[in-house]
Amino acid sequence: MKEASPPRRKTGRPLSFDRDAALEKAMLTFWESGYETTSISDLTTVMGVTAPSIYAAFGDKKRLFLEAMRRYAGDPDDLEKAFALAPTARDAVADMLEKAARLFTGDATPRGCLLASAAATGSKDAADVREAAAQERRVIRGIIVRRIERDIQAGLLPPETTPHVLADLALAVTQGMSVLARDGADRNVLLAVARMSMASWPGSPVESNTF
Amino acid sequence: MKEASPPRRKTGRPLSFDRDAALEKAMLTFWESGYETTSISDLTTVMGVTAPSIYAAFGDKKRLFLEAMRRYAGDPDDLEKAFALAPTARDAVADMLEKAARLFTGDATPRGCLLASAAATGSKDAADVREAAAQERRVIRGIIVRRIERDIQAGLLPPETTPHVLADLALAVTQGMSVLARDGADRNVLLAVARMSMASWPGSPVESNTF
DNA sequence: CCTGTTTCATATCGAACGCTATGAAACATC
DNA sequence: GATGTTTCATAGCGTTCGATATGAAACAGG
Repeated sequence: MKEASPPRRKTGRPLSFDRDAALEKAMLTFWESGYETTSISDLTTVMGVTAPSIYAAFGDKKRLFLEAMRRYAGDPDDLEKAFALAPTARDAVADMLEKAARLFTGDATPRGCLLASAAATGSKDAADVREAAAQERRVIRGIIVRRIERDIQAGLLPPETTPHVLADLALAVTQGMSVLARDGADRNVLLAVARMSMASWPGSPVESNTF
Repeated sequence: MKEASPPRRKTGRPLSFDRDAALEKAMLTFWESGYETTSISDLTTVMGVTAPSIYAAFGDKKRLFLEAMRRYAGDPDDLEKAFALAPTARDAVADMLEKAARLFTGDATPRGCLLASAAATGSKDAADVREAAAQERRVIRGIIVRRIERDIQAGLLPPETTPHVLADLALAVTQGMSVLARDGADRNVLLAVARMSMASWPGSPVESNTF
């Protein structure tokens, strides 16, 4: 069983394209144009690979998208670690929002969030794709909630803090920033929105709170 | 020129379907399934009208969607009036967010926001449809900004208040709540998120601000 | 009733969709 | 160099897409 991990090809004609690079191109196209509204023809163009080769390498359009989406979202363990290493839950979320604001307005990538826009709606046939995107969000939400609970336990946040609401707010602001980015809002706008939304956290210095 | 307003038909076979009811059905379908991912075939089914009749009554798919979107968004003047009549900008926005939270989780309508999800992405061919949705958001944003500026002038909000940021945050939370709603979040979750997001406004009673 | 006008149901149109059958081409192994 | 395996490029599968041509049907006015 020790040779199971590397599925090495020993025989046959070698692949003529970089699978990873092709997946990256597909991911960017889904990001820009959405799942159902990106055609196989679009993908063959940007990936530089013919349709039969795409199907041989990735299965079908649905599996290609799911793989592209996982590539976009990254490893949840990395986010979990980043949240664990942050000084506080608040720092972790603030950092997440700032990174999202920058990602959604990057010059080298489509605007907005792939998770938010690529499968926002669609036919019944694509319901499982939307569910997969929802699941990605649930994972992120869980990471945020647990980190907040940890800070409550540690006395860094007041006991009456509601982890779910703060996590859902962070998620809503993130996905909402995606819409703003796609509408053309520039990076500073998103950064300001992200920062402003953190003022909802308990213990925030609301400058004019005494007004 | 006084007979120009009612484009009354005097002759010809009368329409065999209720144009307004058919438009309502189309709106609900676009709301549920999106612009490009709703087919004419889907529309003929839910509207109970054959394709040629749809084209005769609404033009083409794009114009039908735009008309459905305007029906969904409502008259901007109504929102403007509601904002003008509200005691404060804060009350107006809080009310808008609460109404959105309820609308996005209504039992008789699809979940989420038509503006947020029906044209989140798509082909280049539908770029003008996305732009039309963006324009609707810009109008709402303008109404919010002006109402906030009025409160600043009146001394109800501190001079250092940034109207754009608060308006963009309200917009982001609204569109973000749409994603949460489509993911299955129930109404109380959205209401809590809406309320929590208002804590970013200056002068908010952050209960644990002194913690 | 006849004429003019508009909408009706039926039957498609060409194009694009996701996907695949087919046989030649490019490798490792023997 | 012959064989086995895998990928290659070409061509096209059946279906669905948005949109329409066509002629009968249903009304108003004369």
